[in-house]
Formats: sequence, structure tokens, C-alpha cells
Amino acid sequence: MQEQKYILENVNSFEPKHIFECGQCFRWDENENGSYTGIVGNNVINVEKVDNKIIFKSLGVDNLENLVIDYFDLNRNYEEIKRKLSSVDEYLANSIKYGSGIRILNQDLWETIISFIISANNNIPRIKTIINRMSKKYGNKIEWNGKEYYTFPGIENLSKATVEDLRSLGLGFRDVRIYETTRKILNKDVDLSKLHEEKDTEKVREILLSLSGVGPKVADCILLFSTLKRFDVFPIDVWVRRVMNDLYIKNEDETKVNKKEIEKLAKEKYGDLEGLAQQYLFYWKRDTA
DNA sequence: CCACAGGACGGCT
DNA sequence: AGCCGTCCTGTG
Repeated sequence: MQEQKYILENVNSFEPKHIFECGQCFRWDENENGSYTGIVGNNVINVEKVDNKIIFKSLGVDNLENLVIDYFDLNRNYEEIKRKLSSVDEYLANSIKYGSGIRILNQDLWETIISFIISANNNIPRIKTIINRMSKKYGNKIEWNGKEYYTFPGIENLSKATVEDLRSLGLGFRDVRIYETTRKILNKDVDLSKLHEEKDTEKVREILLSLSGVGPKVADCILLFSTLKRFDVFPIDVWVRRVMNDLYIKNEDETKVNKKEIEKLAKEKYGDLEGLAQQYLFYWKRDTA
């Protein structure tokens, strides 16, 4: 197999650090030279920014250019989005300057569902460790440049795991949730292919909420970060609650702030781009904390 | 040893 | 409908 290369020149709104460390993905790691390597579907991809060029490398991808355009959401005009959102207020404008190179990835729906069920009541390093273990045991091995990588497990493969098998990966109380959701998707009680066809975000959200381990926050993350790609959602975790309280609500106790109040505020201020606004605010608050 | 971090869920009012 | 204890593991 031959290594493939694809280079983007003079691209705006593309900063690997912003993209891979804004909390949307768990399978990308930084290398010593500052490039990032990650697993996308059945492929290992390396991304490096040099001056104003983005260099993508991979092994055995049929069409690396198409994969990159799709996965990195390159057909969307983030400059335009940032212009619109920056006019909302100074707070958002500043956070957009901070995370100016964020792009929302088009990640596989199944992988996003399982990954964000794991994310519940969990931190990013531990989520990554668990997903790596899971992939090593139930995914396929890829060797590249003398290193081993493992693809995210397919539905069929993961359905072979018992609850005990899952628990041994370090999932804790999430084991049953992953088990039940895997079966539900395998049996097509929830048909993932049909979710893409449904236009009404609220309807898709309700279906996602029927999956074990998927609550309001996880559902919104799946809607935003997967190929479902809905921007009219506003995932509220502790950091988003914190930043919205600090900027607008100013309650003495941020844990007492009502979710409905935050949702209403986000809808009013950011409209149908609220999901993007959430990412800029989250990345800024989290990274400067 | 304990405190803490991080969402879903079920039982309670 | 909203509130709250519990679920598990890793870190300081």
C-alpha cells in the first residue's frame, strides 16, 4: 500500500489544535513534532499545519481528498459563520478569536453515540483510554510507520461483548448502557440510517434519548459532532453552564442555574448557530481555566 | 485515607 | 415537573 498525501493551501479557519482539542473527538493525539494523528473510519490520518498549508497523510485511502473534505467539513464557510456570530456580542467575539481555527468534524454516527455515552460523568483522558482499549479489543488493527492503530469497533463486533467484557474495559456503570444501546442499534429498534433523513432536530433528539445512556447533553453532542450535523442544539455541561453564568446570568451559585434559562438565552442570542457558539465558548473557557 | 471531577437515571416529593 | 442520591474510576 502506498502512502497518500493531500495538501490544502491558504485555508482559513483550520487550526489542528483547536479542532482536536475542543472536546468533540477522542481519537486524535498530538505528536512530538506538533502534528496530529487520528483514526477516521478504517484509516489512520496524519495532519500537520506548516505555515499556511495543511498537510494530510494516510495509507491506503481510496480518495484522501474526498475523505478530508467531508470529515473536516471543508465545504462550509466558517469565516462567514464567525462573522455572523462575532456580531452578537464582545464575549462571543473574543472566544471566536481564541478558537478561530475550530471546525466541527463529521464523525461516524455510531462511533459518536458510543463515545459520548462513555463521556457521561467522565473526563477526556479517561474517555480516550477506554475507547483505545475498546478499539484494541473489538476493532481492526492498522499498521503504519511502525506503529499499531485500531479502528473503532463496528456494531456487529461490539455486540459480541458481554456486560462483564465491557466492564473490564474500565467503563464502570456505563457498561450496561453500552450493552443495551448496542443491541438496540443492532436490532434496528433505532435505525441509524433513518436518523439522517429526519429533518426535524427535535424528533431526532427524541429518538436518541430513547437509547440507554443518552440524556440531554449526550444527545446534543451526538447531534452536533456526528454526521447528523445539527447546529440548532446547545449541549450544556459544567463548563458551558459556567461560562454562560459568568457572562450573562451571574448567579452566585452556578450549579443552581436552570438549564431552561441557558437554553433560552442561547437560542435568543445565537439563533440557529448556537451549536457553533457553544464550541467557541466551551473551548475558550475550558482552555483558559 | 478522603475530596473531587464528570451526566444519566430512578425514586422521591 | 423539579430535586437529589447513586452509579465508577482516576487524580491530587
